[in-house]
Amino acid sequence: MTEIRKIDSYRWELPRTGDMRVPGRIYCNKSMLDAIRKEATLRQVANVASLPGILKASLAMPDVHQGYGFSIGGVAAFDWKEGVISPGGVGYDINCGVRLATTHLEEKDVRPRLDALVNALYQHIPSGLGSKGSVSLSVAEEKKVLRQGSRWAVENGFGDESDPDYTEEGGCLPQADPDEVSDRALERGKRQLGTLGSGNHFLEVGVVAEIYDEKVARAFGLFEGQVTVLLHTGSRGLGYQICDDFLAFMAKHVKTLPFSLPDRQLSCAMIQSEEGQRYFRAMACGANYAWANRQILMHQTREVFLRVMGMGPGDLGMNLVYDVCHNIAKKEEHLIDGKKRTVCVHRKGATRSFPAGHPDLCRAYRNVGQPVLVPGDMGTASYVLVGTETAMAETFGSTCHGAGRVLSRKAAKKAAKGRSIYRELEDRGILVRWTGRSTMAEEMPDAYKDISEVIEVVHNAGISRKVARLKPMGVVKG
DNA sequence: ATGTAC
Repeated sequence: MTEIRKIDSYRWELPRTGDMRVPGRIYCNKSMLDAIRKEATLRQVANVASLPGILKASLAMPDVHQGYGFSIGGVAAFDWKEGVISPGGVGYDINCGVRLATTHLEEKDVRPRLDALVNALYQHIPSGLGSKGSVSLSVAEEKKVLRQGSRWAVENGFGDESDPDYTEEGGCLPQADPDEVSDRALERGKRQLGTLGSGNHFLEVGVVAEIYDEKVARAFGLFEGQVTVLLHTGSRGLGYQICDDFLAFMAKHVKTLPFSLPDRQLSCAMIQSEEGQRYFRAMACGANYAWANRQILMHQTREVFLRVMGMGPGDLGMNLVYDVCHNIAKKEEHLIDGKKRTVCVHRKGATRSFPAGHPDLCRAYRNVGQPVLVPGDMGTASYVLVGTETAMAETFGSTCHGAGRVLSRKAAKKAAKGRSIYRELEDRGILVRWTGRSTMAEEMPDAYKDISEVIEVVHNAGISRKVARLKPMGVVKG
């Protein structure tokens, strides 16, 4: 691989070589770059830069690591008329994302009942591989979920009418067409609404540990010492199946196109083609399912809090701050060389970071900017950031999505041998309940990059700004 | 990430 050019302390350019149509750009510090250099990640950033219709640059966020075709932590925008859309650029977990709710509670209110609270959450929130939820759907009803997203959940009693306002895209991509979703995907989705899943997915009871921006924190409803709920999950087996179906479909289709791919995992279709539109409509179904899933899970979490804390909804005050997706392709308008263009932004392990004034933001945040939710590992911290103009100008309104792994699942298991990760976290005041046999080892804090280092990069580069840090108290894992 | 398979 060619040399990397330093732009400044947090920006690096991978110059255009070979088939690259645009350069690559990596947001990270020097030590992160040294780690990224050793992986296939840079090759993947370069490969994406060779795809037809890509605009400006193939981007990588500081939490970047190797993924299927496209790296995780990557952002790539394609011209809506001349560009491609790729399932690998979205990822298997379509609309994997994060939702944050605040409460009126403070740490001192919850700490004494934390054990009971975490037990009750674990009991009532289905988690783990293949878990089934309490919502059982007919295919006809499931298709309504796929069309309506969050709205279906709210109309069926799961949460408040205003919740979709505090959800990216209002919790629904209107292009969704259930006729593009296979019977097999529909079958898998019937019983998984209101389930957490496994791996890095979690439900976390946390507390606001530090505020960096008082004004924005106030607009988001955050104050120091406040108890919060953070939820990380996606579209479960349904989204996985949609991705799998379309990867196979596109692998065949791409052979008919007049360009060759540097990696077969980048299979794609022209956005304007029937094949491209079919994927977009199916992907939108996966996205809507994930929003309904998080909406239902938040409602179930609220019910558990009410019972365990013995209080009414007004006293608990569990309010949705925001819900962001970090695995998705979106049709958006962006200024490119001073001209407004319609583009298809692929964010795979990257979060939208829209600034104050953006028309897509709900009224409450229009003058502040979009809340950006970035979970760290289960033992350290998560961050609330706010979107910026710099993101809009440089990264198609995008920033990082998490800590990013440093140890593979296998390496993590090896490193955890002979240790009790549960006890180590308990000693730090964090109670964890989990389902999977290897979850604690695979998800231990040492398996991830230091989240604060990732946050420093995006804050200092200006593609999102620090608002608050949350620390975990109780965690339910899959 | 994912009913660790077609």
